[in-house]
Formats: sequence, structure tokens, C-alpha cells
Amino acid sequence: MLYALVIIDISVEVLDRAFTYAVPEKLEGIIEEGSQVVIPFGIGNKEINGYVIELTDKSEFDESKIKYIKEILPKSIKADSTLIKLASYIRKTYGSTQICALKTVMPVKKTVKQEVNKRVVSKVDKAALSSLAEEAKRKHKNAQERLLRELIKYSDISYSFITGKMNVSAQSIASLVKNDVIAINQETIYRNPIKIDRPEDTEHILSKEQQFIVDDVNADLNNGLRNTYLIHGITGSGKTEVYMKLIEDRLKEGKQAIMLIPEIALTYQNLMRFYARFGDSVSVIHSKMTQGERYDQYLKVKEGQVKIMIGPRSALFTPFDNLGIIIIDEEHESSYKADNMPKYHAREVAGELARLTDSILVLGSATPSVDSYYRCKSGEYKLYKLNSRLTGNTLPEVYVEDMREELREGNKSVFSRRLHSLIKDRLEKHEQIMLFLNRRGVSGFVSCRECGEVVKCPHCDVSLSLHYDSSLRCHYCGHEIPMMKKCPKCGSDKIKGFKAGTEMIEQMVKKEFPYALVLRMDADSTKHQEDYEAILSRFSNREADILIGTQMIVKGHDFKGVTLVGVMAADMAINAPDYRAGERAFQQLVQASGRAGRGDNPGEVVIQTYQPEHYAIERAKEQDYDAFYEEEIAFRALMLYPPVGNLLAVQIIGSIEERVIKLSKVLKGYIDSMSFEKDIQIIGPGNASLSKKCDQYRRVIYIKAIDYDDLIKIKDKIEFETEKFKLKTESVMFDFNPVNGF
DNA sequence: AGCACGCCGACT
DNA sequence: GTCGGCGTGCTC
Repeated sequence: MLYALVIIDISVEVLDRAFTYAVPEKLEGIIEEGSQVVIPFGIGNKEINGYVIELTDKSEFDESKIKYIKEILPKSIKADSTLIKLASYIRKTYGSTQICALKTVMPVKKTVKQEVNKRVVSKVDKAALSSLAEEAKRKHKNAQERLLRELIKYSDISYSFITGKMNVSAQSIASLVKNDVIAINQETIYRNPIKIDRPEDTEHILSKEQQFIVDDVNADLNNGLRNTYLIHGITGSGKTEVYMKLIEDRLKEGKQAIMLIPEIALTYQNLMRFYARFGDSVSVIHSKMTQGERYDQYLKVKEGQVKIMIGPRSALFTPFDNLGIIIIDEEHESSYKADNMPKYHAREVAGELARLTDSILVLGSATPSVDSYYRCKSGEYKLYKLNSRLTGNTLPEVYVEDMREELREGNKSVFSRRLHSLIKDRLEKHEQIMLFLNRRGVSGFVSCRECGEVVKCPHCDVSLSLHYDSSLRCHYCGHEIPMMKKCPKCGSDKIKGFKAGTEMIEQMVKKEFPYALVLRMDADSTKHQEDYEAILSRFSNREADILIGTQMIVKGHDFKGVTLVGVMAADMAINAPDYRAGERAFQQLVQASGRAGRGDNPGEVVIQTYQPEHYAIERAKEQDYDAFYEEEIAFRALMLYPPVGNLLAVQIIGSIEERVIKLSKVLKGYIDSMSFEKDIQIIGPGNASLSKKCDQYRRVIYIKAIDYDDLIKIKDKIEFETEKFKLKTESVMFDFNPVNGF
């Protein structure tokens, strides 16, 4: 008798274990580990889906009670054995249910009808295409314009290439078909579309530094070593070339590659480099792809056509059969941490995947995460540096402007005198300017305009947040004091809450520089992805002098015309109520600086702040990552924050405030009752930084521990206890080493 | 999660 | 006497 251990599709803790089912004779040999099956479950034999995670010939369970598997779930796709192991890792490490973990590692669950091979051909000549493109541009039909311009170069493009990689919607194509500009050629063409249309590949000569990395990694591989590598390379130092060479070498060995890049950097230009090099063996996934498109990618991977997958964190779950390398570009990006359950970190999961598949993991960043750098220092990762800019252009000049000084000298405007005069200068020279304003979190912090003092929590060393009821609160421990009238340090009455939006800056710019053309980009002005692309391309086409925006504008796009970057208030980032505030601030300042002078003209950067002596600012000005790291890690070690310690956020949500408060206290009681070999610290319960969201009250308990396993024990204990009093209106969630705040 | 069993109050 | 409340327990 053949039995199957099945994980059932009900995401509840008590059912989160394998159930034994008998495999009917007709399915023997068909059902495999990873198969999705339909099984009768419970008293009513309700039909439920499940995943087979193991096949065995002896049952551990009372045989008379075992039921038969009904069938294989129609149109389903079997989970890879590696992916099942990865799901187990995710369940264990991040505390989700097995089924939830399985679902996250299965980006494609169902088969979808396969698309016919469609190609788009132009029906008009190049001149007509050109004028139509101009027209489309005028009407802000960006997608159409993109397609038309591409058709000038190649008169015959595959449909899926246009909808997929060029990101042009079916509607845009349809409207061009309607106007008889293009036709869709349905003949199945077995030639490869991309190989033919693919841009000329340039020669690849690696610099000494680049070649050293490639040789060293390959030497390790030849010696049977499977390491994790971190490439710390300044912007423009040619990390991508190294990635591509390493990928190429793996392909030669018959292996495949996964490359993660943040979704925001998944731009056409970035992808083109890979197409030029690797042609049709490269594929991309992104969040906007439909089920069908995803399935097509899946098939291509399974058939061995696709050997390199590029995408955001979910690209990790590409079911390659012989993976050789995983690359994570911009590894410090917080988007690598999942924000819904299970809250896994792609860097850690990639590490596990590399281990499971005997692959290597390569991380790269201009401003590595403190986490990864720490692992380099401890010898866990191998560190490489790329220090020279290949393009030859010099680093920008960075000025730090002390806004306290400005105020003392009677300048009450949001522009320091230096920034004001530089903006004027650039406008006269017709060069472009970017003004960057960090605005994370809803409530601002409180600082003294006289001495720069920021009011901080005495227990947590993060800044206190000003709330609408004019109280100051710590988002970590709930410590609360009333808003003061005078600065506790210097006694000045110039102490105020700090808040400024992009809109306010826009108005100020318009007032000061009425003749400047201004574009603003923030969450309000970019409700849709198209808006985002539209603003960026307008700025790129020099339709505006000044671009004002939040972090969105410092990532991804390069603007050749920008020679001045202004960081309006670096204090916003430094004083975010989060232990990672310093790290994020430093990264953003370095990134923002990197936006200046990408073209031929050298750039200048103005950082405005009330705390010019803050280490994140001083180190960013000097562009000295190592010095920053040393100071940051000392702070983390002192406070036992990650990566030195480990942090668990226990998040409690509910609609009745008293009950949420009570529950959070009860949970803290459970933790108090536990004993550990190494010391742990319990902080809170306190209100979450968003203490009420969607009519749900949110509280949080933070636990710091040396041993990660202690945190898992705490999670298990809380889950075990809360299981008993079936929670209805409240829910408890866990976030291990959180990066995105709560 | 969903369903059955089970043991106490007000209803034709 | 019975209908129905939802507390408790189980599901291969």
C-alpha cells in the first residue's frame, strides 16, 4: 500500500501538519512528491486541495481511518522538491503555516491555455512611424510611443516581447491595429523573436578589479567551495559586468541563474543589457504579469529555453533543475523583505536555496546593508570591492548645509543660501535639478531649530514621534511624555514638530523660481505605474528643470542632465523611529548623491540638515562606507539590534482598543514566564508606529535576543497559548528581524 | 476552517 | 417536553 503525506489547504495552526492518505492504485506512479491533490477531509468528507510532500509505504496512522486521495487537482502544477524544502525553511524561520509557505514558493499553480505565437508587424513606413510616435508623445500615450519607436528599428517584433518586456498593454497594441498602423501576424514562427531583434552586444573587457572577482569566485568553485560573496561597488563601478560574466560561466557549465533586482529598477534599459548578452535565454517576471504570462515563463523554464531569470524577490522560486548562481543586486533594498505573510527576507531565503542547490550567492550594492557587511566582517561572506568608476566621471561635490545656521542668520526659507544660489545657477545654465525629500511615516519628530536637538526615547534611542494630541511617544516601548514648550537641551522655544511634504516644497520652488518648470513625484501624483513612468520620461526628455520627489526619484533611473541634487531635509531619514534609520539615511544620501553628474558635467549635492554632525550625514558627505559601518555597528551592538542581536516583533491587531491592550499584556506575560539560556530583552508592549489603521488598533512587543531560536520559541509559545482562547476580533502576527516598521 | 457533539435556557 | 445557543474537540 502506498501512502502520501498531504499538507491541506487550510491555513490554521492546528491543521498545519501532514495528513496521511492512501494512494489509489490508478494513481500510483502518477502521484509524486509535490503533486497537488484533492482529498476528502473531515466528517463531511469535504473536498479540499492539498500538496503531497512525501510518499511512503508504511503509515504511522491507524489504517482503518485512512481515506483515499480522490484525484490529482486538474490543471495543477507539481511543486519542485527544492521548492518544498524551501517552503519548509520559510515555515520554520518566519513562522508561517506550511501551506502558506508552499503557496508563496509556487508562483505558478495552475496551467493556463498556451498563447499562439503572435508577432506585430508595421504596415507603414519609418517616416510615418516616426510622426505617429511624435503624436503619441504629445498625447502622452507613452506605451504607444515606445512601441512605435521600437518598430522604427525593427519592423517585426514578437507580441509577447512587446507586452512582456516592453511593457506595452494589449489595449495600446489593439488601438494601433485599429488605426491600421500595425498588424498582428498570427502565423506561428518558430524562429526566436528576441535573438533576431536583439541589440548588438558590445565587447566585454573586464577591468583588473572586475576580473579579479570573477577569477576568485571561479577558483573557489573549482575548489568545491560554495560561498556567499558581497560586491561592494560604488555606482558605475561595473558590478553588472561582473554579474554577467559569472552568469556566463555558469551557463557554460550547463547551469542556470537567478538574478534578483528591486522591482523599481526593472527598467527597459537595465534589461536590455542582459538581452544583448544572453538573448532569449533570459526571462523576466514582475508583479504585473498575468497568470498566462507567468505560466509561459514557467513552461520556458521547464523546457530549458530560459536559463536566466531576472525579477524581484519572487524570482527566487523559479523552478530550475540545475541552478548554479543566485545574484541579488542592490542587496540593501528593503523590498527584499516580504511585507505580507510569510515575511521572509529574500537574502536569507536565497542563502538557503543556494545551500539546497549547491549554488553560489552573490550580493551587490553601492551601500551594502549593515547585515551583510557584518557577515563579511565575521567571515561568513566574502567581500570584494570595486572602487573605481569606469565611466571616468568624478564623484560629485557634496555640501552639508547647517539649517540652524541659516535660521540664525535670518534665512527662514526651506532653501539654504547655497542651495538657492545653485538652483538659480542651474536654471540659468539650463541644467536639471532634483530635489529630494524623504517622507516616511505619518508623524514627524520633534527637533530644536536652535541647537538641532532631537527628542529621543530614553529607553530605545530612537526619536519620539509627535502625535495629534501633542504627546510625544516612542513607537518601540510606548514611552510617552507631553510635548515640551522649550528645548530640553538649550532652553530655546524654537522647538517644533518636523513635517514637510513635497507639495509644500513645490509651492516654495514656484514662489522662489517662478520661471522654472517643475515636476513633482510622490504617492499622490503617481497613483498608477504609468504616471510614474510618464513623469520620469518627461523629466528624462528635459521637459522640466526641476524634479521634486520622495525616495522614488533616487532609485533606478539615471538622468544625464542632472547636475544638482538637493536633499531638502536629511533629518527626516535620520530621525525615523526605527533602529535602521541611520542605515537608511546613509544609503539614501549616498544614492541621492549618485544622481548628480551622471552625464559629462560634474555634479553638486546639497544636503540640508539641522544635525550636520550626525554620523550618517558626515559619512555620506565623505562617501565613506566603512567609517559609517563602524559607527553603526557599534550602536547596534550596544543596543543588541540586528545583525548583532535578533529582533522579533509581535504585532497585535484588533478593533477594540481595550482588548488589544489587554491581549498584548497577556502575551508579554507568557514571554515573561519563559526562561532562556541567554538573556533576552522584552520591550513594550507599546503602540505600533501606526497605532490605528483601518479602524484596527495596533500594538507591538519587541523581543531582542542573541539566539534566533529563542525568538522562534517565543513565537511557538505565543501561538500555542493563543490557540486555546480562539481569537476572533484580535490577531497576532510575527515579524522576524523586521525591516519595514509596523 | 468547518462540522458534530454536547449540555443548559425559553418556546410551540 | 423540544429547539437552539455556541463551548469543545476532531479532522488522516
